[in-house]
Amino acid sequence: MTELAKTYTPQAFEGKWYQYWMDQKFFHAEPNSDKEPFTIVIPPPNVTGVLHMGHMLNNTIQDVLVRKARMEGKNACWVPGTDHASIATEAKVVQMLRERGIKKSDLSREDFLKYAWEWKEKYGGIILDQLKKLGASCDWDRTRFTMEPKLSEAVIEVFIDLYNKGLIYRGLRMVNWDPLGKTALSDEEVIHKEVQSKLYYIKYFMADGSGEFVTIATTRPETILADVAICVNPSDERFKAIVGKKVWVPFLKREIPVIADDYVDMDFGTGCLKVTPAHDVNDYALGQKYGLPVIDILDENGFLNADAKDERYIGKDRFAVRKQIAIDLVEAAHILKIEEYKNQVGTSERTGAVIEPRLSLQWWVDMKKFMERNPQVLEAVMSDEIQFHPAKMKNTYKHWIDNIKDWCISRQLWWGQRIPAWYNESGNFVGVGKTAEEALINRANTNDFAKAKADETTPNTQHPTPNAQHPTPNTQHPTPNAQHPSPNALHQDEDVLDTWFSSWLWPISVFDGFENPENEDIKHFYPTNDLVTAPEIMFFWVARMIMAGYEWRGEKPFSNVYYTGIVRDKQRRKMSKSLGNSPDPLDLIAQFGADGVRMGMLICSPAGNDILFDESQVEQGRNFANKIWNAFRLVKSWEVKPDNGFKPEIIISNNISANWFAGRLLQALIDIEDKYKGYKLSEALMGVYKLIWDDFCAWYLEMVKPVYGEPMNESTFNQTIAFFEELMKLLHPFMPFITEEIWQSMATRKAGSSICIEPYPIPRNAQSPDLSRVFETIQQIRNLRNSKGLSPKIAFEISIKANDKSLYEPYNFLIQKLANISAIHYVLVQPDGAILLPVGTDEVFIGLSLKIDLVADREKIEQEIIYLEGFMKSVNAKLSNAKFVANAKPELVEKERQKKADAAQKIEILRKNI
RNA sequence: GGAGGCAUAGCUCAGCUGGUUCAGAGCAUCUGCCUUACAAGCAGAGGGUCCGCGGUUCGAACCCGUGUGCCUCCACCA
Repeated sequence: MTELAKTYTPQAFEGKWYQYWMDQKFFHAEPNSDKEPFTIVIPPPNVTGVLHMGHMLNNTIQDVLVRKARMEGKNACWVPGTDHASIATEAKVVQMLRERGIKKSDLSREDFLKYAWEWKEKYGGIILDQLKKLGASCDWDRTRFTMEPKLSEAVIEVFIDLYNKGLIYRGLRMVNWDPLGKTALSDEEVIHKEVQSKLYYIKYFMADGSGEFVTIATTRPETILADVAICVNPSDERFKAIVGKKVWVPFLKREIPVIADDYVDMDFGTGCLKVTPAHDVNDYALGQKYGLPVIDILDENGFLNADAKDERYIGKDRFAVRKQIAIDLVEAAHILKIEEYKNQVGTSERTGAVIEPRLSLQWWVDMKKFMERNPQVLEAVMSDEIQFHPAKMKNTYKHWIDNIKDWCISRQLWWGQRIPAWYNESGNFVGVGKTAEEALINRANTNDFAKAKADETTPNTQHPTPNAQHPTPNTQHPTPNAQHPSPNALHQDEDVLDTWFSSWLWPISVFDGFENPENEDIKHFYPTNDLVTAPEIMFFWVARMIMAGYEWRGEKPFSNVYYTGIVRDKQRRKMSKSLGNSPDPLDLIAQFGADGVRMGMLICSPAGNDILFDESQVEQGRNFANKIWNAFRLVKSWEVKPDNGFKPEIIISNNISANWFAGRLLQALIDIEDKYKGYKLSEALMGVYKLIWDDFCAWYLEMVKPVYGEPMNESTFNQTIAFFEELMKLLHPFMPFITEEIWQSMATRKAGSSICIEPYPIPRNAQSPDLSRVFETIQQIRNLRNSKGLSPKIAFEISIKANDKSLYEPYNFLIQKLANISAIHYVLVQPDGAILLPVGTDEVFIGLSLKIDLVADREKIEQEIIYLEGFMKSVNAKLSNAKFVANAKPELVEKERQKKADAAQKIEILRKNI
């Protein structure tokens, strides 16, 4: 037998076994199987991403679920892949180009995309290799990319389909504009942050030259150059006189009207609002309502354009102008005062830039209509057809669905799926189609509804507001050209689609469910089983996948959604690159082993709770691996001989120990399965941890361990190996590497075998002896040794006075072995001068004359008596309460009576002891 | 501004439909041990007004109300 290292060295095994698993194709699944499918699609990480702690947690959980399912004999399929992440990736490419001295604006679309693909080929997919280090059992043959040709085709088809169904429209609307990314964003991509800013009180002088003025409070003085009106509340007495009159915009001397509308809050600021339709969502609504002009003074970069009219500011950044104009206003005596003010500003999720509300023509999905077609999207979640873990997430989901808004899906970027809309030479919309030809044909064939929708709107036509939340639905398409142009004269929309417009198809598109809706893969693997993701993308992704599932498959995309928490550091700060508080996952793996890291991440991360990561947890994981390793070393070291060479007592004793452990194993299996069912993975892992460390190592192995130098009998050895094997299988989903290594070396295995595909342990009947009194006796004796400074090496005799001897006598060998007792006597009265240890309502006597701190002992016992007497009192109170006896369940009353009797007996024992 | 959630040991969390599992676990702490598998270990111990205050009930960590403190999500008050 080869010597095993004293400590477990993960580096020696992890690479080897991962390679083996790959070679043997254990992770690959085909639909031609009688096995029940079990599918997970990975939340595709950004193609340019690098593994961070969040990924580690998320993918460890997925791997646990998949590995367990695989061992349960299911056709387990975990589909990996990456997301093209249009904004994030484009931003990175732009930055890379800038470093090389190339400006994006100097490149053609084609050239830029060439660079982007180059970048993707070079850095894309690093993260997938990193996942392998973690042990992720993905079906790598199925790796997909959201921008690969087939998936892009699906996206385009879906766009066309939605357009034909009348669910997509193009509209001039206020959008969230990211001046850094130079693109529109959906509401979900905007993060509101509280910032400290200033509230400027600015004087607007009456245009009649009277010298009178009104004061307006604003946080954005630069937008006064885009003002088109002043608005007050109609019932505000202070301003009644000026409604209908005109004021001058500071500096510009442009005359603008004073209007009145209920929207204005009389109590806020000065009760007087400046109206800037081009740069504020509410102002835009007001502008629409009162037919005000729109003056847009900002360009796509957030710089002031010529429409600002004031030379001092044109061509300058909005924030620079804000500072400058404030100074200029003060100088011109236009400022009454400036106050510190806290308010919320929207920022871009990707670039961090402050969002600018901007009027622009974008493509939208009509979500209200979409939801009307697919009511199951909400119903399925509320009825637990799709289960959320934790369930409290259902509230958040419902709230979003109930207040759903149209989805802005066009992005002014190049990296992504180009919108399949076509325009004629004068820029007028012609139609939608994969090609110009198709767009023309499609236009002719477009169903009546879509055609009507496309035709009904001409610029500047207003429609009644169907919903107060959508002040400006103003759906419009430029009037299509009456005569059909030739395809050559058409040009395609310059914009691409929102990344999430491809991600929402992921569970379907990875199985080519759009290209070929009846193919074997999708029929077998869809709907998928579990989705593991972060709560912050519930709206971006989870909700929309559910929508897509019902719209195109008529079926839910998954049955369970497990929301992970955010990984934070000990101070509860979110782990992030910028804070530098996130350890490099690969370093951690190198240091503690993948198994240790997996265990460290999972041991304290209940679903939906943030996990406070600390390296000590990973250390705990490593220690656990080491513990298992050493248990294995022990078992391996035994010299095994046939049973007939042993005394029968030894065989009998060992059988008792084995039976006891079998019972513990049974109970643990049931408990652990229960935890899995509730997706309480941390608790399931804890169950395995305690079963292995406490029950198996600390108790069972010590029970059967031969004295040093003695051999082990064969049947017990085999039984122990069988237990060990069960434990390894139980642990395998959590710690795949060490379990494989040990499983492979604990017995001779067939070529091509693996614990990965071994059957997951199922509960088996076991008759387990009740050793609770025996264990308590052992613990009491150990405790005594500890407190009295008695070496464990000194053996002594004990006497037991028990109500029921059968709870002790058959197990004498255990007490002797584990507490180092030389002999056990059963007595009816207390031996003279013996020390008493209470064990339940029984008494254990130690016949040693020891130097004992009598006072301290006595105090302790007296305290215990006081406690028990108090306890008796409360039990008595219960029992003498007629209402309790009448109302409580009879077995409960009986229990109370038993408790009373036990307590009385214990008190008696303790009294005697004093 | 709206909605939701949380508060139990030093830390992270269990605690199902109210009753004994005299409120549990892991980690951390403390005390003894280098006992031939493991010091990344062994044996043991201590540690809690279940956030405050009311109420319902025979009985409350659990149900209701209220206060306080934290967190998350949503949101266009200049």
